[in-house]
Amino acid sequence: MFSKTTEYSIRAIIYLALNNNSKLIGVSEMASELRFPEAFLGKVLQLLVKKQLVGSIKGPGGGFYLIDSTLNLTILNIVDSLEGLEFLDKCGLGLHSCNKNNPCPIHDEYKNVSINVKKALSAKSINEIKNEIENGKRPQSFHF
Amino acid sequence: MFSKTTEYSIRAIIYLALNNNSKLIGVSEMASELRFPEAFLGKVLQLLVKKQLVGSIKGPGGGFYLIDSTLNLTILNIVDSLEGLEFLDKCGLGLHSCNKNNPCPIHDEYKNVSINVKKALSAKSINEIKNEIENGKRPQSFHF
DNA sequence: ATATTACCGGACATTAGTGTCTTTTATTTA
DNA sequence: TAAATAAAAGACACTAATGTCCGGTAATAT
Ligand code: FES
Ligand code: FES
Repeated sequence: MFSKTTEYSIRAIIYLALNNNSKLIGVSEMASELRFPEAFLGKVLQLLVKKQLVGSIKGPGGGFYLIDSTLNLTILNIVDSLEGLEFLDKCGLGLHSCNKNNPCPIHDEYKNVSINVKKALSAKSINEIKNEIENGKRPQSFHF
Repeated sequence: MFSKTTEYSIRAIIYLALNNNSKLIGVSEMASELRFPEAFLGKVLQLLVKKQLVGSIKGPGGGFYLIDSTLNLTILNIVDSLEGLEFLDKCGLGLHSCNKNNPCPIHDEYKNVSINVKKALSAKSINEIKNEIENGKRPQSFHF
């Protein structure tokens, strides 16, 4: 569904949300916890810093932390920030444009797909996800 | 949603279904009608012949035609034949496996997405799609 | 028979995404 | 101030998908 960059981003942000207790998290720690390739995760985190979703501090004891406002975002917001939401309005069969005046054979049914994706990705904020995990409603180990 | 190979395949099959009146269709005709890169469409059609979804005849006046039984297939069947249906059971956040014992944060809502995709792709057979277009319920021009 | 047509098959080119490596920069600690 | 640490930045490598090209093969038509 998503590119590796977006996928790693979402899961890294959730990881940071779960470990937001004053201490910073380094790339190597995150990479080994999440089983992501370390150097690539480094690049991804750089991007998240540039997008202001995550903060970073250099030097000894440095690392990454979650920007407070990111806790209020949904996964949909994060995807939007990273690769945009155009994919939600694309035709399921790859036509140049998806619109009801020129509907492809699956247009009618496909609308529900887009709507459901949007719903699934915007149902909860990062903070709500964090709480679900901390309250044991969802396993901590979801990141493997 | 799909690879170009699968996308071109589906639309080529529908094109052949609409032009199944005894005369064969050449790659160049299809490519210019559907606005696909000709050489690549050639490769795709080769694959469809190998998968027995389409037939071909060489030489002057030769070209491609739809195998009768393909008319009874749904788009889901075609996708299955080309790239398999594993993508329907993948975790929306890219976890190694999607199952309810280790549900990721969007697992519950994401199930509906898979179900709807499956529904959208299996709602009609190629023959029913052909009829919809021929009866004007759906524009002929959907293939652009 | 021979030339023409059109699909087949294999090799090659291009691109975007993924992933790696090395150097630089900022910060802390000794 | 010097050494150590960790992120930033840029260059490079690998891969799979997409796309192109060309010689080979089968069928037709003259
Ligand atoms: S035109 Fe294809 S999904 Fe709308
Ligand atoms: S575990 Fe992620 S969608 Fe099921």
